[in-house]
Amino acid sequence: MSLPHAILTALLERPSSGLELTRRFDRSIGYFWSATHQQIYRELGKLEADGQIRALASAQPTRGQKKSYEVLPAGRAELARWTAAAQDPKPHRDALLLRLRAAAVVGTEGLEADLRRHLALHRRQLAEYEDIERRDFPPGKDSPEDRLRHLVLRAGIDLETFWTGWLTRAVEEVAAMPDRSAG
Amino acid sequence: MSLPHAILTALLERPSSGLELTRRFDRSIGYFWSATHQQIYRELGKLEADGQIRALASAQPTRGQKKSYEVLPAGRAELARWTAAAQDPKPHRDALLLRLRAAAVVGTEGLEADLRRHLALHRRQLAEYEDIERRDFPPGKDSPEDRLRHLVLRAGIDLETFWTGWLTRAVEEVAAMPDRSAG
DNA sequence: ACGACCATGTAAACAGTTACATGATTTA
DNA sequence: TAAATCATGTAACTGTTTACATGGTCGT
Repeated sequence: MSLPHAILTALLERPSSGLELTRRFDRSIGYFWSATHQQIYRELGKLEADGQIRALASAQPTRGQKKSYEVLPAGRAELARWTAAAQDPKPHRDALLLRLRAAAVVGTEGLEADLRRHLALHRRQLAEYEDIERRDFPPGKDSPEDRLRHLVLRAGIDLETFWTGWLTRAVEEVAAMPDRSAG
Repeated sequence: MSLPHAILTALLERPSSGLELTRRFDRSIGYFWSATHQQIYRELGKLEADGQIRALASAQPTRGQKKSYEVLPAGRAELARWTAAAQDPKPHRDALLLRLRAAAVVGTEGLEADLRRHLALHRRQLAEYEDIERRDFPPGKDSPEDRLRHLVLRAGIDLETFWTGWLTRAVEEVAAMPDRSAG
């Protein structure tokens, strides 16, 4: 139940059309809450019907026309409520860890190549986060809003740092193993 | 599409009934691939219909009777295929990071208490992982299977270590902030 | 006028969650 | 013999993904 709140947050940061939101969910906010354009359009419809957002005056309602939304007071209130509410962490699902555990019983054949590929992806993501940090959070800027957003970015950087380190060790271990296909 | 593979892995580690699998998905394998008993029973039915697993001879098919399953060669082959196949990482969804980003626009009121609660949960999980490490991976044991499973556990330990550290900083920052409810 | 792309949308399939139902076994 | 718990299951719902459809705009 967090997609509407991700959208409300994005719209409060800047009123946007569906496609603009889609673009922002491919970077920025999408780094920790991804969504496709189909999810976004569906949810925008619900939020508008619910009185939490509205289309900006300039927007045409016809198909193929850009339509921008802004958050109404009811939407802001709902987001504040949700942000403050206690929530249990969702259980994890990590296919790569599962595959390593599977490899312990069926063998590691073919695994190393994909571990290397994941390592490269995480390195790239880490580099991108570090670019964003240099660009958006130079030393000195520290309004409360910036401190919070920087904290979120630090989580991303530290997580990618962990994954690159862990995958490096994993590749070494798997490479050093006898290459059987049964356990 | 990983639940069947999680189940195949668990069944290869040890043939089990639905309830036993459910228990193991509450610890062990469930730490990185959670599943409820409804998912498990549904999937066991599919895997059996598909010829990847079968009920052990001793098992009665009546309701309320324990029924254990073992993996057939077709199931092992499918698991090996899946383990070796290239897979893109799934996009992340982390509600807590989203809430911090939301707090940057609607204020941090009420957030600190839940951050502290999450910190406590992660500390507990970290302690549990460390217990498992002491119990199951004493220095010296290092068959290939153990090394892989230990690697998976290390990922869990390092991730929880990251979260406890990050949440500690987050609590400090949020506590130090002026407690407004708009941004 | 045609192709490429922009922008919004529909539909169906798939995965995961929540609520409830049912029979069997154990324990007070 | 009643209540609690074990064990398996059904059904309905919510959320996510994938494939496709439709109209508008821009460049050639």
